[in-house]
Amino acid sequence: MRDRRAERREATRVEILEAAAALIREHGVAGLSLRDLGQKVGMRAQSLYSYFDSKDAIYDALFAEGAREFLRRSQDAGVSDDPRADLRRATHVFFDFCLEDPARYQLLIQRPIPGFEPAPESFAPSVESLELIRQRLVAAGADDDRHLDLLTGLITGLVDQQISNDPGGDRWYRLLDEALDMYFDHIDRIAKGRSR
Amino acid sequence: MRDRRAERREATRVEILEAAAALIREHGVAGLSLRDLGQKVGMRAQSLYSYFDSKDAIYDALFAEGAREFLRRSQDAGVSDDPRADLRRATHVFFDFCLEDPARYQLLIQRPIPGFEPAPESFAPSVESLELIRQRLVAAGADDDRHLDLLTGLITGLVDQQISNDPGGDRWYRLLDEALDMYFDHIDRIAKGRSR
DNA sequence: GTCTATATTTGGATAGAC
DNA sequence: GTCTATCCAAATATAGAC
Repeated sequence: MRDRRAERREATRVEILEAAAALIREHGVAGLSLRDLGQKVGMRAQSLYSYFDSKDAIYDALFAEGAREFLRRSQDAGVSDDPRADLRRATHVFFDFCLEDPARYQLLIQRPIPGFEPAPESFAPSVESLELIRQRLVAAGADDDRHLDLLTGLITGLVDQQISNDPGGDRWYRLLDEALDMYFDHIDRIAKGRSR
Repeated sequence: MRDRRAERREATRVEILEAAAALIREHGVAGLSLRDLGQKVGMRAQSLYSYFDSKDAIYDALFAEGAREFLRRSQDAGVSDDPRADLRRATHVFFDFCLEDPARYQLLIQRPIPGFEPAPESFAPSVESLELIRQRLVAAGADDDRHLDLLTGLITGLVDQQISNDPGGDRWYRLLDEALDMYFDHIDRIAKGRSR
């Protein structure tokens, strides 16, 4: 038999998380307050404690949801017989994911909430996503961890500048493909140097 | 005649700003409270209002100080007859400046304080610093604004990853020179393509 | 210029009635 | 599960005495 009570409870949890995400988009990650959140879903702040143990538990649930969503999209990006095209697609997925919700990006990537650390289970999908990138990078001809770090630095730098200095625009977004050309040329040159 | 009273006042202002910087290093930019700050300099929080109009005025003074300090160091880095060496040195100056005080980096570059925007006068040195970089970049053979944006994205990305994911270490710092090699090779290739 | 006193707001969280 | 009532803490800021 269906547990209608549990279904209702889960639906309310989801509703709370969606409202929290909306408030965070509006007021920033650190600007979330339980009072506002309660008001948004039509209950007192105290009643939220029936659904989440604490404010950090809400942040954690949002983090987990975001990390899972990004992993899902990364997996959906798929693998073809052209590793560089795959990698290129993966970076676009990352870029789009970050730009479509800068507040979520802040929570997932920059984590500027004093005292908040995601639980290991919530963090796990992020690790898996990075591992996906690593595998694609190896397939694309770079087996050095330095090159993975260089790539993550390059891409997050463009994302960061885009969000900080041209929100809503594409001043850095449109540099992404050129940056990847630059990056691929570089790892090719390294590989050539080695083989000589 | 010397204005001993004004000197004293200025000395106290400096003392307050130094204490604020120390507290920010300890508790993060958003974690600064006037109570703690007052305690640190031996006065009540309310008395700070004799020196600064508001908390944001303190942030603004810290921002201005940091921006001036970075401009000073950028200018001190000097100009030689080797533009690329100059540019390389300038990026190292930036990297060192950011790493030596990540909280200041947060305040100056990421500005995650809700509601705080630096005054135009405080921001001016930052604009001038970027202009210095632009001139060095032009001298180094890249006259396209896209290339300035690509460079700022690349460098801030490495800084960001270093601070976020390996605080106190050098995992991304040691990629800086390789990243610059990659970047210079790239702008050379573009220039070659143009001249053909 | 610094203090005491206080206003005001806001926040997270708990207890207990219903 | 939701509410009222409440607590407690922390924060920024103002008024006025000294």
